[in-house]
Amino acid sequence: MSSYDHRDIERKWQAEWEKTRAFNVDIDHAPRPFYNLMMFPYPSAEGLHVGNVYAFTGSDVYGRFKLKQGFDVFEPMGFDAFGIHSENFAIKTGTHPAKLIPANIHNFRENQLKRLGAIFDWDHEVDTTDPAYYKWTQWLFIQLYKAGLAYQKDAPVNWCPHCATVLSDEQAEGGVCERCGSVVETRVMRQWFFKITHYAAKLLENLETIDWSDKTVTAQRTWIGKSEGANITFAVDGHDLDLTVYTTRPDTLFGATYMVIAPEHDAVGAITSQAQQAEVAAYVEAAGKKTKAERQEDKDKTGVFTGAFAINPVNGAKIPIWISDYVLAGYGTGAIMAVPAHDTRDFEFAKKFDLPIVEVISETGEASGDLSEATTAYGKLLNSGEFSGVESEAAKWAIVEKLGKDGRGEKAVQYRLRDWCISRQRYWGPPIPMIHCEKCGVVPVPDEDLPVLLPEMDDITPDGSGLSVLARNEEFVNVTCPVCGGAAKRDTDVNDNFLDSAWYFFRYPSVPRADVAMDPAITKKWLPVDMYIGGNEHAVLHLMYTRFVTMALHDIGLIDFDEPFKTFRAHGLLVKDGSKMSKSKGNVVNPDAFLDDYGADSFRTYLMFLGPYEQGGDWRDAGIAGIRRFLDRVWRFVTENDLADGMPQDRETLGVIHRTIKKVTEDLGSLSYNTAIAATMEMLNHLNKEERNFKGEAEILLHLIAPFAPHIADELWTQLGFEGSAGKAPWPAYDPALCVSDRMTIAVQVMGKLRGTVEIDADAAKDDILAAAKAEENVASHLAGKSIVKEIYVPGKLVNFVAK
RNA sequence: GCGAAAGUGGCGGAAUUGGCAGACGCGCUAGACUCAGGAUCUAGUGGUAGCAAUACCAUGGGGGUUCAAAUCCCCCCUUUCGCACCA
Repeated sequence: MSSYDHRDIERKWQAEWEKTRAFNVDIDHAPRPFYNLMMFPYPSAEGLHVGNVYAFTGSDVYGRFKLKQGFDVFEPMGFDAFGIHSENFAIKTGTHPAKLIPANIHNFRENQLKRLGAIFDWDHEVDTTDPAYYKWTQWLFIQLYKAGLAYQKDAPVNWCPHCATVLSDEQAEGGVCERCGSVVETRVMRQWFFKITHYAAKLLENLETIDWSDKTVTAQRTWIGKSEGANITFAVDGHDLDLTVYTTRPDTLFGATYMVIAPEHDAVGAITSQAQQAEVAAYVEAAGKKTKAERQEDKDKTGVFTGAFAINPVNGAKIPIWISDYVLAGYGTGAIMAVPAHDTRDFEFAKKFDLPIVEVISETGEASGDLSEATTAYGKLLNSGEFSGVESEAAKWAIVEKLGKDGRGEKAVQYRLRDWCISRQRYWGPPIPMIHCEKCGVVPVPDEDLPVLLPEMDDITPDGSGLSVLARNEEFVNVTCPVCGGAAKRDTDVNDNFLDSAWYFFRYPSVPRADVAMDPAITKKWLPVDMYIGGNEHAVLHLMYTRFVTMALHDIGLIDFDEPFKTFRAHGLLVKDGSKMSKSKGNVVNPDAFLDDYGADSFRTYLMFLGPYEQGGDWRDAGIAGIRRFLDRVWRFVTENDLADGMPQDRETLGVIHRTIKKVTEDLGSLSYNTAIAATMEMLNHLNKEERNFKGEAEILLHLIAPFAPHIADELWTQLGFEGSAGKAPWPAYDPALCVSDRMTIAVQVMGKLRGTVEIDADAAKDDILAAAKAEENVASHLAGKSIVKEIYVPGKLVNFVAK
């Protein structure tokens, strides 16, 4: 019998599956649709990263499991090929992305993805750079625009000087460009935004009902950042002007000793006194130049007095209005009431500028007199007029209610989430399908003119002017207005790469339909996605955007659901020898080498064996040999074994087999792949100790390994004489009656310490078990000379004697 | 700074309605088969003591609850990951 040659076998079965279209689904007629989605890759020049393989394999194992359970599994694959990353790489190497990307995609698909043994349905491949795809990305933009969810505004935005483009808040977390790591600057620019904040409440509420990984839900909840408080309106002394602040602590209103507005606040010009003008202007200018990171790093509070005073609506107190960049323009009203006694930031500021600090909350309602630091805890009010002595929680809303009578206060809800800045001043993306006409204003490109093709340009290097590369192409820019027919100009920005990927899963099932983005019947049949698996690094980027787009499409009336993914699971991070893989450390695992040397089956199985899939794993090169040995043992079990027909009759072996089926079934359902593989190994170890083996045992073994090691499973399946494919044969059922052993081992403790075990029939009576336990030699010696005070029996598990 | 998760042999990791700690695998040790072994097979492998039976110790550290704690509670330490002036 020949030995296990993974090269021949894998080549053979991949060709066979492709030829017989084994894993292509009938999109229109599949009776039990199951949409199994994984995050599509960016086709880099370096090729598929082992992290991609880890992610895809975990998803594919799940898809294969569902397939064996009788579902029509649709598992598409595609390429997220637009974006700054490709473009920066192209500029660096001097190869145009239009040349580079198709070559990369070809390499990914033909040389790498097709070797993984996944059940990809290539009939539905998506490439975001294909005009046939981005036509619909542009169409989607226009739908959002028509629904009032896309708008332009001048706003302080994140500008990455290295990438020479603006970024969304999500791509500039921590003040650093997500792509290149540069510190981003704040620039005020006119940009397109998507009104994701329109769905803030729904994005948050739905988190309660969707089945997503906890850590992803938590990340989204934090990012949305709901807070409940009140808007309180202060009059400005000597001006016919009000300033509204947002606060979560109206109970501290009597302690407001000054007010702060952001440097970008609209009222800055109007309220600044003559005497303060120069100082204020200088401060505002300096604040504008600071990068986001600088603002955050500067622990020291800075600020200037405007010369104006506000009137506290609750007690008429006149308090100074300051400007400081510790108040953010983009959150709340861009203005705060400062309560230094009960807010740490206000406290710091008050100390620095010697502003008064008034205690209005204490534990008892009596003045504590300790003003050495801010106390943010709730308590009882003091120095608060009619509210003195009232508990914070009650006082909060009582004060707001009182203010409400004068129109000076109302409850308010704020979200941290900001609108999604969608424009990019770059080349490699779908042009924003808008036309600017002097007469007609902003006009969307008519559907029949889509796609707006990305023009071919030799020089695609951004010039940092704040204008996109496309602005240099006059032929592209100049256009006739679709409304009035006059001269007009195209929008020269391209859309954020995250828009391309925010709807790709809608497109997959409807590919290759050219007349619609998504066919209504097909979409109804296949969506929402049943299972989505991907990295948690996209928790607040991609996954938030997809939910927004889905909600928008729902409200536009194109779909009847408002959440894109029924289930989402975040896989863990794959590390190597305990530390993150990175090019600079030179510890990146190259998938190709392991596919060559050990085969896809060993590679897949090993990746899934490293640790709990949702927590990640620690790759070490030596470990894969152990998995290879396991598959070698499977091979020999089937090919070098005189297998008898049928199943064993031995009750113990049947118990092992059925318990293993049960364990693996449950583990695959919960993505506990590492323990599923371990259980299968245990079963094989047991079978190898038996004198005689059976064909039925081999059959079950192949079922259990098939999701992980599909090629060898199909090969041995065929060699055993079974028809068809192990990958598609129905998943084995287990008999619960056989999962229960007819003998049990009871641990016997004396005073909580293990002194022995007894083996006894599973249906033995408690008294018999206790008697047997006492009779056990070592137990008896520990009980000698003592009297038993208490006997504890945990059925099926353990006996504990408490003795004196 | 705030929040969350985690800390178990030489290593990756099992075990969580409290009930035999260390499954499975790597590595290591010994033996078998071999011209050879970085192949394969068999046996062993948490620590200390002992020829052994066995005993004691052991799940980051310290307390506690319990007949019984990796698991529950309190305090501390460490690591990782989020968020980071959001009023």
